[in-house]
Amino acid sequence: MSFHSYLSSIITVSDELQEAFYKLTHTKEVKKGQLLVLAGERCNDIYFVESGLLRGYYYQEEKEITHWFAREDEFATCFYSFITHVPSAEFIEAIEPCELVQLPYANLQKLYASFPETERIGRLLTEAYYVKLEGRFLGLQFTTAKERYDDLMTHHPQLLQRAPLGQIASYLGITQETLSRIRAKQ
Amino acid sequence: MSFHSYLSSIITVSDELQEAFYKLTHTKEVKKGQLLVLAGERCNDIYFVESGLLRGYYYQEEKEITHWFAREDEFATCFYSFITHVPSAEFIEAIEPCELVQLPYANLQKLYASFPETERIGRLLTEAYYVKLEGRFLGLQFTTAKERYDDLMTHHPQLLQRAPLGQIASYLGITQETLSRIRAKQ
DNA sequence: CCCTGATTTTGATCTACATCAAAAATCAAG
DNA sequence: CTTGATTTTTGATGTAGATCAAAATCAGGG
Repeated sequence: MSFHSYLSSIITVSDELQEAFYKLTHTKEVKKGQLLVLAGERCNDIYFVESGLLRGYYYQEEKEITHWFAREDEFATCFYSFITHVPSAEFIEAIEPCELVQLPYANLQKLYASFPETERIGRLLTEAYYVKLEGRFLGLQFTTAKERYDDLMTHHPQLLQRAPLGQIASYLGITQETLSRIRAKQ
Repeated sequence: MSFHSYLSSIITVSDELQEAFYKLTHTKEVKKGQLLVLAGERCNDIYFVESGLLRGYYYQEEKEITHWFAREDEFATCFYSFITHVPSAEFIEAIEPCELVQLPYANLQKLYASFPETERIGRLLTEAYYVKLEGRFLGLQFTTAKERYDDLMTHHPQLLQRAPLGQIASYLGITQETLSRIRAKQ
């Protein structure tokens, strides 16, 4: 979906707002495997995924841990770096070729100032990051690996066809072997 | 520490800014055991803890899970509710009698608009919530209960004297029995 | 097609922590 | 103090998922 259609489904996009978006964002295409953000760099942009699949990951004792996935119609950024202007701890990688809309921090602030309805974007972003993180934090404590896997599959059924098992396993907080076994029994 | 001294240690507080804070915040005293925010209510305020100890908790299948503690010189709020204006999923309770400074959401926005340096408050808040949550999320996956306990004790050594074991255990994501055993062996 | 490296599966074993249950210690109020 | 309630400790047992290792499958370039 285009960013514009997505926005229209969320808020009323007046002609002036559409104009402002046109000026304040720009599109970006990335190839499979390309890195959008490197750990150690500041992440000053939000990306809206028009098509494709991104993931955020970091290293934990040599091992790559996938922190999130962002598919079409979702926002992606290094949340903490974006909010605090501190260098990112994570990498953003395109798992698939992507069409993205890039919205710099400063431009988002301009939008907030002129079009209060755009604050919903900030909320969706917070929701995408904080709330999901909280949900996963709880999940880690209170649900089994199988439950977490089933939940992921109901919310994102095609993920298994789009991302390698190891990335999904680390996202779920388990080893690849365990995820493989979970899948084996129906 | 007073909110004012704390702020002075973080940002330069001009006379006008001090004046603005005076108008836009107010102090609040709560007794031990008192609830500041109820689950189901919106949380529209940030609290700065001048003295005392607060905790946020929610229910997970009948069980009370402590989500965070906020001691003196820390900010506290129901982060998600505060940011998104959605009803809170958690309760805030005073574990000790507290002196608080209450800053409503709308007033924080006014401060941001007039005194850009106050945006640091928002960052500290995000840090207090998002980053800590992220750290705990990682901890849950990659460290043992003992390591998490030791880490908490180095950062908050008196907590054990100030909050009951069960609350600390649920904060660490373990049972009270396990925490008791961890403490037993030196 | 075949080969090579990456990804996924299968197997055997080990361990941190949960659960259930009861005893012990601490607290708070008459 | 005494007593009942709450909090903490101790004990016995069970299990989800980790780890290590090897086999099997898959994918894409020559």
